[in-house]
Amino acid sequence: MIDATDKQILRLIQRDATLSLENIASKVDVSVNTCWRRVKHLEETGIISGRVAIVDPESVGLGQTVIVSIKTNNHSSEWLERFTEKTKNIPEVVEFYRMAGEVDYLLKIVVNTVADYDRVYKQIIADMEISDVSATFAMECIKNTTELPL
Amino acid sequence: MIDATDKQILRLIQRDATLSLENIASKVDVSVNTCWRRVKHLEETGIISGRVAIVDPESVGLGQTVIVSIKTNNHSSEWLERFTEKTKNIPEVVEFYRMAGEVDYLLKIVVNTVADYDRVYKQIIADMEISDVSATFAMECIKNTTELPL
DNA sequence: TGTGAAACACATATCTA
DNA sequence: TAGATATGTGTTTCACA
Repeated sequence: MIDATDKQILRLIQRDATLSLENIASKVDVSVNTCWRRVKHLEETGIISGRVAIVDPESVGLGQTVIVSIKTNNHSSEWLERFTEKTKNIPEVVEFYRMAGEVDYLLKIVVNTVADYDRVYKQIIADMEISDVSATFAMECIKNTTELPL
Repeated sequence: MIDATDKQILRLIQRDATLSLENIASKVDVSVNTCWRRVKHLEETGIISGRVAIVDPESVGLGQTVIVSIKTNNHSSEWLERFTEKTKNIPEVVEFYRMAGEVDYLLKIVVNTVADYDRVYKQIIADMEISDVSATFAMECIKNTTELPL
């Protein structure tokens, strides 16, 4: 369903989406036309889910990354639905996972200052039964990439 | 240094980088030329750090996200240098932070299976003094975006 | 800052193996 | 069915006013 050539194409454009079709085509050794068809197919099937510009967080005053672990004692589907809907719509929450093990949910939040985090924290816990929230602050971002290991 | 119009432009292209300059220009109400110059400036100054295609992890067999907490008892600069260099070059490690508090480092790893994670784990701990590694597996990804709250 | 023209890249039709 | 060739169209880039 996705062959070696497709993988090569993905590897290239997930690193740099400004590459022209001509350029990609020559690198993966197919015709421009074929390359275009393959890229189009990858887009239509959702394997390529979008093309975006990456903004440097520091430059726009969002240099503070906070990792938040959440435990709940309410495991009803009503609670879950309400919690996930509310939380994923907070723009500062950029990643949000339901976890196995001790912690029920894990969030990654980007803000400018600890005070800004506090505002987001209050938004998250408002009207929700949450048994434990623990935040840890990133001191340094060593790596943060959208490039998948293909 | 970065005004409201720049922010609007960033907001648009960090969501969808396929928008044409004409389209963006009309939305933020400046001329195509001005818009082009602003985008160029944002790129040159590194505020836009790149343009990438986002690949759907599930589609390429990388549906398992693992969050790894690492504690060390060796806080020498030699150790730190060696550890960060080695770890950030592992392609499965897509995020890597130095943290404040209990945990020293936090990694986000994308793999296909738990067995694949084990291989990455072995790579990370090889030849390194690490006092504690604890992995938690994501059951469900509820949100994962590159869009910053601007 | 705006205009316009050249360069470039994209999308598609048509043809071939 | 997949790839190659050819071409009209749209977009970007940049010089100049």
